[in-house]
Amino acid sequence: MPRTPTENERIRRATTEQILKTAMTLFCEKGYYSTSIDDVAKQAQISKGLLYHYFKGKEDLLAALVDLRINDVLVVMNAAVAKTTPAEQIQHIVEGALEDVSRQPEVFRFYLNLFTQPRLDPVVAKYSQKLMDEQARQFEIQTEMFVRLGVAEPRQRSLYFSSTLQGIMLMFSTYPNSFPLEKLKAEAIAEFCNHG
Amino acid sequence: MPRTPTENERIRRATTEQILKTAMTLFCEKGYYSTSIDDVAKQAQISKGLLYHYFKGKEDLLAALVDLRINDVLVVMNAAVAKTTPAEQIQHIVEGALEDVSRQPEVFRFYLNLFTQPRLDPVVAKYSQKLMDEQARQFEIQTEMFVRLGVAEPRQRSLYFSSTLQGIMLMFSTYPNSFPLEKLKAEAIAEFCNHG
Amino acid sequence: MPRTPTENERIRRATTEQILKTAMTLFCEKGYYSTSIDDVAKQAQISKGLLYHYFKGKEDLLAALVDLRINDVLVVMNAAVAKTTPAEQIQHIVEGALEDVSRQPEVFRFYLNLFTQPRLDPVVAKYSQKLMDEQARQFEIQTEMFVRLGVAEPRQRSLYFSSTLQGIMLMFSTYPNSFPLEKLKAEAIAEFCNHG
Amino acid sequence: MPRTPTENERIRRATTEQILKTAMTLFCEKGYYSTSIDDVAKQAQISKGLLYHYFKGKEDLLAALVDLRINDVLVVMNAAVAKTTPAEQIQHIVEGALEDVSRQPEVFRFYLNLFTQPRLDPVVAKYSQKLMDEQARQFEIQTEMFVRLGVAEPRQRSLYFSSTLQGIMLMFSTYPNSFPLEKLKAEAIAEFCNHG
DNA sequence: AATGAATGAGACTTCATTCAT
DNA sequence: CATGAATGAAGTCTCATTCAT
Repeated sequence: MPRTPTENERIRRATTEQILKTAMTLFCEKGYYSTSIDDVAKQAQISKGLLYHYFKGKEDLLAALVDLRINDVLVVMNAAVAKTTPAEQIQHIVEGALEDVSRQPEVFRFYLNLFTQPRLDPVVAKYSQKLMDEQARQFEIQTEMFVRLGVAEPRQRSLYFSSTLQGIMLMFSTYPNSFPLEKLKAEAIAEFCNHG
Repeated sequence: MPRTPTENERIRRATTEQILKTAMTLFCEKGYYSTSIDDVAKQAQISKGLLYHYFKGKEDLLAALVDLRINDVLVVMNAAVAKTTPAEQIQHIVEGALEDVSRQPEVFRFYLNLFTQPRLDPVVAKYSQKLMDEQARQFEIQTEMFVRLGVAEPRQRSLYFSSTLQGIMLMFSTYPNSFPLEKLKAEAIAEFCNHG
Repeated sequence: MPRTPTENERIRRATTEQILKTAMTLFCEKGYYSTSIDDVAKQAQISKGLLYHYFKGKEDLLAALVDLRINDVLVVMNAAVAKTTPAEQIQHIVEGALEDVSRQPEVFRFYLNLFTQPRLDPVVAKYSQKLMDEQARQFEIQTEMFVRLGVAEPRQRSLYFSSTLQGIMLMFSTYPNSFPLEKLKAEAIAEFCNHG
Repeated sequence: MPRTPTENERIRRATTEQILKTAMTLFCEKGYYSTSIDDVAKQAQISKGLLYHYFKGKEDLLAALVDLRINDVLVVMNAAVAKTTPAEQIQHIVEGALEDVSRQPEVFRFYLNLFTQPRLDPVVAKYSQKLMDEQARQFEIQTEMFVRLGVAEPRQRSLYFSSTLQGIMLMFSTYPNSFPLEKLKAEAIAEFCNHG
């Protein structure tokens, strides 16, 4: 007797999630190239065939993870936009981003690694590009906040802000054990969220 | 009559350099994993066998490049240390680092990519670690500069400085065409090189 | 619907056996080093990938064959031990061993070749050692038979017996066409199976 | 100023011998296939080019060693033939052969290994065959000794004798440390050198 | 006589992907 | 939905041999 459609749907969702979670873990641990499809299937406790039933291939796995990442970042940005004053908005960006990286430094590290992938890598480059494009899009929104904040050169200030924030995230994800994240967060907020 | 040792030495040097240069170019373009030994040999216009005559393997190629990189960074730091006032020292770090990245953004990007490699990648991790260790060593020297500068919390300030600098380099190497490097350099110098 | 476990087991067994049989044949014909994995796969009519699915590598193939060999020899020895009188036991060793070599002289020759492999061969030595260890173990059992037979110096006699038997096998496998195996078998039995 | 022809001749001889000695050592230690030309040249402290100046290739090295071996065995046989009674002749074969193997068990082991090489090994087989042919030739001479000794079936007896002798050598070279060579030598002489 | 840089064929192995069931 | 046997392209590396000097 066949399973009900609802039951099937539930199984599908659970399996997909299980695969993605495993892939994320392994990619973070060993990197995209050093993780084999076999590794993912074994760790996810499913057969290789089933993995290919859910994803077109290894690359498709990466694509799905990148989409998830883009969505995560988007959520932070949307919440920031919803704030009323530009100072609060920028503060929320800082806090959201740093909270994210502090929860899972290896995950951030993995996406940063993807982000810095050489431009011609035949497989990975397009996802790297996708991340960059999304970041560029969000940068425009962020610059608008600095405009509203009334700084002299908002675009340049926005860039400087992004650089500092990215730099903090980079360094924290590199030395997660000894990095005083809270203190630097305070320092960044103090520097960028006030004006006049 | 065999070639003279001097002549052999000359040949060895030239070939080694040719190989390393080619490897660097290809790794920057396509990434370590997507570049094959065959690619390197072909592009360097030598046989695969000769490449293995000079380097133990693909990994050894990477090791040699990492050593070169570490040396490059060291040169900047040593020049900075030679300056007399701490303000000049820090300024030299900013200028040296940014000059370096602006000359060859893809090279910096490649090393940053290596730097952010997952910790368990069976091949690449150890070179990633080597870069991190060297950076940590230099960080101590830099912190001493902030001590001499007389800032309140020198270690934290040094970290914040590194974060900003790394962030600028990261963003510039990501968007080399539109990034106003000179302006952000000025902004960073203004922020970190004065006190009182 | 996936294949049943039983069906898979059947397929695995058949393929494994096919591979081992082919490897044995080729190793006997051309030797371990002159037989390539490609040769084995082609002759076994499977892909190289499948071969690696079943065996970890070329060396693993050799290991499996050595284990089979050790088992074969063990069977003869166990049957010998089961006999009641020591004379019958020794006779059974002679007959078992010679029957084995006469059926497949090249196989015996191959194992003898392995057996005489230089001690430091980086790959083959360990299997050579394994064969030697097993032979030493069986030698002890055989010596016990000569003790029961009541000869003066049983250990020495057992060694002399082994030497003669091994020598006959060596020579037969070298000149299988002209060697009067039956007659020498009779001569050996006459010499070693009586006493008093 | 060029070297004198005599001087050159001396150098040539010394170098050739050095190469052969090194090759023999390495082949015995690691086997023919696991020894590279590079190994031989390095150990012999000459350049690869020079090695190829003296020998056509790796195979030629093996050929030279096999010729040396054949000559060694021939010397023993000729000395045996020079004895007056057949019993003395056979005794000399036993003593000569066992003295040889006891002096350099690994060398004997190496030739035995060559001797048992599969018939179709594309490189090694022809030298294996050469050794076998020479052994067959000498077997005829030895059989004549048993004829003169007056045994019933001289050819069969000669074969049985060879088997025993080869077997002792095989076992001794396998367990050189614990094998009571002298005692088995005595046992063999007692068995084969008397008749009447 | 002597060197060692250079070559290239071919070996072993991995792994993303497909397919029969 | 699910399995794992099977494929083959591509990668890393070794090594006998040649060649310019």
